[in-house]
Amino acid sequence: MTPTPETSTSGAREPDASRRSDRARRAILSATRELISDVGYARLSIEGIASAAGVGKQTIYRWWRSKAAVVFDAILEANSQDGGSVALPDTGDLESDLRAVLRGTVAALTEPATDRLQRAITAEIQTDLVVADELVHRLLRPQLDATAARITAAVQAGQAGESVNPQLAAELLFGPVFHRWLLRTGPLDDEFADGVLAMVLAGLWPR
Amino acid sequence: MTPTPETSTSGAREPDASRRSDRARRAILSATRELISDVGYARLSIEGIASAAGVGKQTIYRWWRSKAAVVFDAILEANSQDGGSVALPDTGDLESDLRAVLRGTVAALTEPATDRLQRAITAEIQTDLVVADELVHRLLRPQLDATAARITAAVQAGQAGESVNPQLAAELLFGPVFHRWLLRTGPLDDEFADGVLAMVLAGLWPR
Amino acid sequence: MTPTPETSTSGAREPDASRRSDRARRAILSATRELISDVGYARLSIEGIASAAGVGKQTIYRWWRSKAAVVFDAILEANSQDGGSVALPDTGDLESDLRAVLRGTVAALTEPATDRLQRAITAEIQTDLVVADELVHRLLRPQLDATAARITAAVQAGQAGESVNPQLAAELLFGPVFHRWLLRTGPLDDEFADGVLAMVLAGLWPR
Amino acid sequence: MTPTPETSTSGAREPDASRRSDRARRAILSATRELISDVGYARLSIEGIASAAGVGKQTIYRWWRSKAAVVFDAILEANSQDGGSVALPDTGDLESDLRAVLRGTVAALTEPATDRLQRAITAEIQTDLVVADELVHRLLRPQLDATAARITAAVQAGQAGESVNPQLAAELLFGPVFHRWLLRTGPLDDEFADGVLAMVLAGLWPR
DNA sequence: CGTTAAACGAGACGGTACGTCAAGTCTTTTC
DNA sequence: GAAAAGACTTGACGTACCGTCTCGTTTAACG
Repeated sequence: MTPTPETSTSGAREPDASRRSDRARRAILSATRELISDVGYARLSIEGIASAAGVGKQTIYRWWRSKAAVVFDAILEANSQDGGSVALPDTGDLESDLRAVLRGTVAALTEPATDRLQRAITAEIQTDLVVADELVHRLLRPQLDATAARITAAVQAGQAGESVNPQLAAELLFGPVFHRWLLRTGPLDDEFADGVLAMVLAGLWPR
Repeated sequence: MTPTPETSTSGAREPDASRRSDRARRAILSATRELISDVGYARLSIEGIASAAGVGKQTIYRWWRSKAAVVFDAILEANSQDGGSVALPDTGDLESDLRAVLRGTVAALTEPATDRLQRAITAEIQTDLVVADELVHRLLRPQLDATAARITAAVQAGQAGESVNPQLAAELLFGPVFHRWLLRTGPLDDEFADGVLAMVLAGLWPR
Repeated sequence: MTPTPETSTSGAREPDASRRSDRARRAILSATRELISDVGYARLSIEGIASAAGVGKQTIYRWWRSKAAVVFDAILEANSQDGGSVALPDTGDLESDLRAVLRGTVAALTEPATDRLQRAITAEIQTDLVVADELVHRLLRPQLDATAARITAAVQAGQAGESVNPQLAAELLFGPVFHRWLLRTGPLDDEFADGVLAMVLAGLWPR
Repeated sequence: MTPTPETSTSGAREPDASRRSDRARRAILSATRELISDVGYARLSIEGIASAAGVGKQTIYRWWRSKAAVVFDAILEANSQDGGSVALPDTGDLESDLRAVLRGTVAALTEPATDRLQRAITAEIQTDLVVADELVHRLLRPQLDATAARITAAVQAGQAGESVNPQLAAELLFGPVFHRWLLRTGPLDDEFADGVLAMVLAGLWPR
């Protein structure tokens, strides 16, 4: 999100990142998180962030392209505080490993603060393709890839059919959870996660 | 969406639906569809709709609670023009029936106009729970239910395991497609749809 | 204000006065008086009058050209309830007769309800020349003429110089009172009225 | 009209006058004058002023409380361009000095542009007491005081009776002129002004 | 005295303007 | 030279009324 000189292709002058005030950066991101929890994303405004962070509006516009970009960085920072690693454990038991990730995802999405942030960013990337791309590459793909990697390991261990497409399987796991969460078509709980997992695992041994 | 007097429980005065101008209603919905295609949802404004439809703003506010509600009705009307039925065909061949729906969904989401409308409404229901509810009950649930019904029929015909949860299976079909479409994690095409279908069908016969 | 068929020169259909609902007319005028006292003229609306009077908007528009016209009729009706006569008494003592009128005017303008109505109509006739004309001929001129007539009588009785212009004298009496009232340049009380009167009377005997 | 920080007693944030754009201020006031002449006060709108002045509405609302306040400042500025001084000349001849002011007033009120502006502000101060006060203290009182001062000088020069109330006399001069102008009860011309003056002068020597 | 046309209440309609909020840009002052 | 402060233009918000236009429903003159 933070523009780095080497990737800049526009003619516009880039701010000098070395002079950037870390105090301001942190104040902005944490004010953003706080405000999103308080008033929700729809009523979140750049002006509100600036005044809550004790920062000039220009300072925000100088370093981020859009409200979505700020929110995205706010999320990223929150995630990386939790560790930030995406690698799945490999206990040797595929089912329990996958159950852990899936239940973890359900837990995260169920937690109000995360719920709000994720919904906010999900809504926003419908409009802002730059942030959308960032999100996919920095958060979604790594997660899917990690899951696919675990499944690949299982295939190699002979715990799944060789014709299985691990990437596809990963999407079959997360897709339904995401669908139910975002569209609220039903209760999102461990039972549902386990149901999805069971059915996907059944599909890993093709007839 | 359209308020019906008999269901009104609030103290607020409801407009008299019997006096409603159909000319205005149609102009608003079709202007909405047009504008969303032209400028996208983010830059869609009530004011814009009103002026494009040759209608007073109040006429929109009189009949819809929010921009999202207008867009939702615009979608509904567009859908119902296409037939509006959600029942799946039952040719006896579960796989080809499901393939038809899934490929149809992919085709619809791939078509630019539908894509925009659906993204718009998806983003908006993150904020507007009333419309969210409406959407679930009027569009999503029926579609999932129809698919589940087809699967139930297959179970009864002995084409799938008896322990299968048809609702869950339906979500396993649509979830990944929706996930890939909304988050753009990969190409959305028939090949993907077929891959999802194959894996889900494999899961319909539990080990 | 009320259109009479014989003066109608326009091609537009005139409403049939003989069918006019007196109930509605009275409700409108009294609602108007009430509302003007409550919310003032600026926030008085035709819609407000209609709903307070339990009357359709069209019924107002059918019989009056403008908000000002309604207010004017409301004032007229209020005035005529008080007697409506404008003739001054002639006790033979010019000074005390004039003092009575002038103090009466001060008293009326000081009374809150009258104050509001008069200010309202005064403000409105700056814009609405038709009502302005009506006001002058139905209220102001009669009052000035009556006063001038009393002064003329005094001249004939040898109580004032023959070269005196009675009309002008009348305006010298009311002008300053009106000026002070409307512009609030100072306290409006009997002392002021008496001061004006004294100076004007002094002028009635030219040097 | 222009808020000065040191007089601010309200809790509301005052804009920082030192940052005020003079360009915008002038554009607003001159657009206001132009529009009032063109379309009259009744059809003058803040929105119209803003667009004619090439200014955001907010910039008007930031510096003025109401349409009347803008109009008032527009008048003030126009007046001060003409010199702005209110002191009367003292040629030693009271009658000719007063005739000059009174005829000047008549001339101003007869001039269409001034007529409109004055009627506008007169109508508006019936509603807006803050502007009313401002008008009285900044325009009306100074004018009356200046006239009264000239009369006081005449008294001291032995040209008028000692018991004369100069303030009252000033109101006797302007009151009738204002009355006739505002209510249009008769022609407003030099003849009328001279008549008023003659009668008032006659009253300056009490019987 | 029943018919019937008009006035009536209600209120939806296309509009204009309101006063507010926030967006993103620009300028000035401070650190 | 970045940052704070905040005024600027722009544009949309949701609301209030305008004056016009149907709707059914009284109601009162006349045939």
